[in-house]
Amino acid sequence: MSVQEKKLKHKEDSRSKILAAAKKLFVEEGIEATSIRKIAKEVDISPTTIYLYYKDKRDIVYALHLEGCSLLRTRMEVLMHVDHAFERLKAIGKAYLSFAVTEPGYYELMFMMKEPMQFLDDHGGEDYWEEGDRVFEMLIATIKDCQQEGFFKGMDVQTLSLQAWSTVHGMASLFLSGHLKQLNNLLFSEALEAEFLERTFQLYVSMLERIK
Amino acid sequence: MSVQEKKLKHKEDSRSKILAAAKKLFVEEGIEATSIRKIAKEVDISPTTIYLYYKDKRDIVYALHLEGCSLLRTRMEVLMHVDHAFERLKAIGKAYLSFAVTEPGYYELMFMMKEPMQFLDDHGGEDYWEEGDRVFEMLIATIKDCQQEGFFKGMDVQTLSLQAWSTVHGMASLFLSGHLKQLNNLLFSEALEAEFLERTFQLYVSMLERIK
DNA sequence: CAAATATACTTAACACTGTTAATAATTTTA
DNA sequence: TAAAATTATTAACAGTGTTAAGTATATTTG
Repeated sequence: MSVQEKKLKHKEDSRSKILAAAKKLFVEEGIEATSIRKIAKEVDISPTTIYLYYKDKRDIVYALHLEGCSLLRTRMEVLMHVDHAFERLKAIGKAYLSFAVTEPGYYELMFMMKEPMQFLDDHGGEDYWEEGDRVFEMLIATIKDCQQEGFFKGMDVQTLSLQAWSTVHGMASLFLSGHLKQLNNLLFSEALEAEFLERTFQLYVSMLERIK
Repeated sequence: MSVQEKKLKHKEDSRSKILAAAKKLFVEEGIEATSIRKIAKEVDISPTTIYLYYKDKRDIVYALHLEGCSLLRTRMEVLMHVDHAFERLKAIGKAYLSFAVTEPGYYELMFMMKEPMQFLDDHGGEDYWEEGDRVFEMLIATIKDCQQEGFFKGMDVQTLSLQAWSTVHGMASLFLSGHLKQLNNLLFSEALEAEFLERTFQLYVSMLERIK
């Protein structure tokens, strides 16, 4: 291994150490409570050292968001082998919601915060959200396949994909933001609250089935 | 007017002055960029004076969120006079999305931030989200009426209401958070981006119509 | 091998943030 | 008018993201 390669490796090492510490704090203490100084303390370096590896805090958030995207993507890619397209669509929806519940930190970072998208907007400008796009692409492909199976006849694929994403994202984000818990009209107990996503999703699926 | 009433009035005056300044800054400079000190400067008082009228920053956010709720509610209440239930349901959906677009500051405060719900959680505990509930109640009532008209037969009203809310909230929040703009797969121009909400909403409506 | 250079890191500092305690000014009550 | 209560302020604390300047450490060059 050449010296330059070693340096690069060291740099990547430091970057991932910082990222790992950031993720740990994000999960343990929440996204707001995580500061550059706390991350630095976790890695046992000076706060300013972080700026040698990440441009600013948003850069860290963005990097973490990318990690989340690729995690979600790998979970989805497994499902692409499901034969029946509509079954695959259901599986994707379930996996998406399950991701939101099991990885709330990642989900907030990826889909509920403005920062990563703003970072993309400022940094570069003509860049687009590649990681997000790749996941969305799988949804589009699956819905196209569903049309081959006779579902969603004559409907616009992009619009339908967007609508499906909106629905599950709406469920996930209202759940994670704590809005559902506060609704007296729903007043579900702890147990019911966990079931809500399932019930609402099932209703949506049954609606989709009817428009074969 | 008794002296005590005067005092109360003065207190309410100060509260609303602070709130007005907070709202102005929220709209003009964004939610993150608004600090207690800036609000104080806007009202021309000392920063600490604010703490005589609001417990903390979250209290201000919560108060502002309540203002937004009642604005949305009055917009909705007008629509309650629409005769046909399904037409009313469509009108509610449109009004909701229009609210998100025309009042993004309020929308973020009300439905995308965790703070107001957390404030409700901590403060009191057995309190519930009354203002949100009142708006949601209108949706529930309308969907019930739709069932009278023959729509959504045998479907659970609460689940369906939640699903409808999730859908429009998903659309609105993905739009406002800037996620849609970054999707290469959608690559809509400025003009198309404005149309997206409309198109996706129409598709959802047409889906609902099919399950009469 | 020694000097020069580049790399990695740290300390000190700036301009902010939300918030509290102590203090001053004002107004109301007795 | 004196006492009490209300209203507002200043000073300060502990924290934030971030930058500039300085210091070791390693690497390259003469």
